[in-house]
Amino acid sequence: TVSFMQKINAAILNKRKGFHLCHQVIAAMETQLSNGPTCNNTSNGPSTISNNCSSPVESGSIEDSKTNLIVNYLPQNMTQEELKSLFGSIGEIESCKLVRDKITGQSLGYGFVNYVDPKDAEKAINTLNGLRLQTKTIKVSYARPSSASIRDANLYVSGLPKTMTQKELEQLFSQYGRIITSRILVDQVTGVSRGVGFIRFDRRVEAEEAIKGLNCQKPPGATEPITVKFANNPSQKTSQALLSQLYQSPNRRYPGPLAQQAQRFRLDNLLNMAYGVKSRFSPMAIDGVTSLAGINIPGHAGTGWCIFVYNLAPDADESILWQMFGPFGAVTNVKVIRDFNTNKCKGFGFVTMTNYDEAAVAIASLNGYRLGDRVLQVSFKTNKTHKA
DNA sequence: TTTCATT
Repeated sequence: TVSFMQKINAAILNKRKGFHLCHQVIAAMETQLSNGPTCNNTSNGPSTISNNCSSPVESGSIEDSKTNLIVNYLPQNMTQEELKSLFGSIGEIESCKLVRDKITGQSLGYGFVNYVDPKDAEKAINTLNGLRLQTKTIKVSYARPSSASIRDANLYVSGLPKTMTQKELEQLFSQYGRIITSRILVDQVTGVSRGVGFIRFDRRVEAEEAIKGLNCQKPPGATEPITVKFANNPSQKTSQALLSQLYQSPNRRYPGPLAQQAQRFRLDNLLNMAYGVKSRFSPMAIDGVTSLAGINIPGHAGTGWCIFVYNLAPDADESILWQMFGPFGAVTNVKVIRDFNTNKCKGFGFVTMTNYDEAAVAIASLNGYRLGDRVLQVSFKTNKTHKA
């Protein structure tokens, strides 16, 4: 099934649809804020259910780092700085690395965050695992020690009985080693298994043994044998897609009326020269023109769109701002303003978002939102330094 | 029929 956030992002991209899906954003958010981030994926941390009891290697051994985290399922456009900003809101970070394709430089959708204090690492797992950012639900877990032996341990499994559950799939494969992730692909409409799945083992040798033991074998009770092989590497697909894009006719990349595109392009260039604005524009294009005559653009701070959030509770923290605004689009930074002495929130904070469209939807949706017993006021930050 | 991109 299509998630709420996928619908929302589709709405954001399709400007003709306006803001009528905002209530769905709120509905999705209500669930998240009331339940807190939840994500019960098979973990590579100590909580995995898939350990082989007879395995000589205990999970969560003493040499495992208690400060280094792996973060998976990050939005494609999220930068290392944004990753640092998000996880830095929990505690002091020793180092932070977004993994990128060596050739294209594109994010591979995961990264590592190493905290100074193990308690902050634990807190990050508890508060940020399962956080929704744009169309993604991020996964936060302890990183395994870096090693060549854990690479290329991902298996593609096909021909599975349609009735087989993820748990049964794990049971079948767990005899060969420690499972890091498992998934069964389902039909988007019916939700029925497509008979295809993935198993990521802790180590490549375990994956090799599973291929030897299970490829072309019938699972218990099955009528047909399954196929087990190493999965394709997704980064290869990205490179191929990028290469094929180079050969596409340029005008195929820009749907819609040509005149409209050209006009927007000119406006973008003007704004880019004046303010370093890079993103796609729609309603603000008009304001952008007037701003060239010296009129302030509300909320625009050079690196993104700054949003003012008022009426936060004294115990509000950065994570609540990430949870509220993250689903609407690219958030580069959040800040809760605190009293210097008490360290309590002074009732307001700021959120920076990269794209105007996404910021506008977030504001339209969250202004007037009831958080606990308070009604929030959300707007573009205004420049009040020049008041008479 | 290759995922919600695990060094």
